[in-house]
Formats: sequence, structure tokens, C-alpha cells
Amino acid sequence: MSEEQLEHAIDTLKESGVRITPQRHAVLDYLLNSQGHPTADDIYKALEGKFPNMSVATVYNNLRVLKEIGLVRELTYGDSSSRFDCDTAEHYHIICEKCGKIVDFYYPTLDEIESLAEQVTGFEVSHHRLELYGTCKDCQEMEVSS
Amino acid sequence: MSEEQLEHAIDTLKESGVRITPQRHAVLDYLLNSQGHPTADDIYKALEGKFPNMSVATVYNNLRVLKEIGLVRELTYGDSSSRFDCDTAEHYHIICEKCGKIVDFYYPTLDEIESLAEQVTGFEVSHHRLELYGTCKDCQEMEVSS
DNA sequence: TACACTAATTATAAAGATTATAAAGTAATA
DNA sequence: TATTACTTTATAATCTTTATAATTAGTGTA
Repeated sequence: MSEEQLEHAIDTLKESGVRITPQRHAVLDYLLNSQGHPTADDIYKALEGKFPNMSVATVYNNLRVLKEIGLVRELTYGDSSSRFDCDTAEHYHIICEKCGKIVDFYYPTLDEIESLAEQVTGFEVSHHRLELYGTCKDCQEMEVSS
Repeated sequence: MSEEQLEHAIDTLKESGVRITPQRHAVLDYLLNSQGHPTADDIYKALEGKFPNMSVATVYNNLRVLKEIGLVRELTYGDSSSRFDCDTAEHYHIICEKCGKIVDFYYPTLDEIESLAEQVTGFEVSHHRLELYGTCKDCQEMEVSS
């Protein structure tokens, strides 16, 4: 399943004229197969074994490239570091305020609010970002039991 | 008008047992009277004239305190630095991708999506964050004329 | 008003994330 | 295979934010 995604992503890279280096391939592969939403450092640490000489800058460079061609999205929360997401399908995120877990969440996109905003503000809206915050099931249970 | 807001905010500070120092007063005053959504550095630079010896840490300390008692909200975007907002009424933000301008935008809060998310994910939702991105009127005109 | 207590400020350093730079390496193409 | 442009590496620099310790200054009370 994610093999298919990977091949599709590589096709996109080729079309964009971006070279497919082993490091770039590995970053993409890691992002596609990671359930969570890793930080640049997560990715760096995860690939250290495979590429002992890899530099952090390479991770950042590749994330920037992947972002530019639309394969990856950068998520910035209150935290210190950005998180990266490979799921290209439109979706939202719900974040646990206790443990930091980020879960994907699908909902029909809010076209209505976009068009209203255009009328009110005169902006031309390109996209929006919505995040929900709360407590996940695990942390709820921990609160009860403690 | 903002005088009233300022007094109300100071009452809140007193109730919370937080001391009202000149620097703290100035940060609050600046936030209340600034139309934009300044960064910590914006505030620091703006108050440098009045408090030549003020430390950046003071700005951050005060912003943290003001956040803790709910007078100020911190907004984190893709940018490098956080922005701070004193408007306590619920509202959303629309951000210009060309010039970075942030405009307030009011919309009935999305209770519906919160309750749906609770059902789907099992989270207990506390709040959400929504931002719209696009091009503001000024930047649209500049594109046409160029 | 003066005192004492505690919080806030200052100055400085440190931490952490990200970006810049230059040199060396490597993929693609003719 | 030679060339060219793109990538990686190693390192340093930058920038935002937080931590620390010493000094200063609010605030309540006598």
C-alpha cells in the first residue's frame, strides 16, 4: 500500500526534475511509513543508522524540496520544532495536550467559511488550516485511574 | 475605548495577584493598542525608547504571565517567531501569504466539528484553531498593476 | 511612612531549531 | 568520459526562546 504511494511520490519527483538521491528516498520513505508526524530531528535520528554520515542539513534540505513540490506539509504548533506530514489527502489534525500525540481526522472541507471570509475581508483565500486540541483516550484513562 | 480595556485587564492582573510593574503595564498597553499581531521582538523594539534598560527576557516573561491568566494568546505560524494577540473575544485569523498581514475574522465557532471529532477520535476536545491563508486586497492590486 | 517579603527585572549565558557557506561528491546528459 | 548542475557533508552562524543569579522594586502591613 505504502509501496504504491512511494512509487507515486517518486514519479512526482521525477516529473519535477528533482534528483532521487538515497538520502532523499529514505526521508520520503520514512515519512510515508511513519504513522506519526515526525520532526526533522526524528527523521534524522531514524536514518542515522542507515546513513551514518548524513548531515541534519540534508534532512532540512530534503524536507524543503519535498514541501516545494507538494509532497509534504509542514505543521507548526506551539512546540519548538516543526512536524512534517506526508498525507496529501485533505485532512485535519487533532492534538493531545497531555502527550502530544497527533491524530489525523477527516472532515468535509470548510468551503463555506472560506467564501464567507473572502466576502468579509476582501482576501482571495487559497487554503486554510484547522486543528483541534484536547485529551486523547489514553490520557483520559490515565487521569481517571490516578 | 482601549483605555477601558486596559483598566479591565489591570483589574484581572490584580485579581490574579500579579504585580503591575511599569514594564508589564507597557507590554499590555502596547498589545492592546497595536492593530497587528506583534512578535516578542516587535514589542521589545517598540518599548526600547521608554525603557532603555529593559531586557528581552522581560518581554517574554510578561507575555508568559499574561498568557497564563488568559489576557493574551500566542499564535504560532510557519514563521520563525510567535505572535501575540490581546483580543480575548473568540475570533479567527486570515493571513496574507504575500505580505504577512494578519487580519481578524469573526465567525460562529465550529461546535459541530468539535463534537463530530469527539465521536470519531475518542478525544475530549478543549478548543480548536482555524486559520485562513490567501492574498489580501492590497497585494491583489499590486499583482494586477505589475 | 518605613519595613519586610517576595516577585520582577536585568544582564548574561545557554539551549535548541533552522539556515548559510564552502568544499567535496554524485547523478544526468551529451 | 567530460561537463554541468545539483546534493551532500561538515561546520559555523543566526535566531528565537529559556535559564540563572544578582539586583531592584512592588505591595501589604505595622
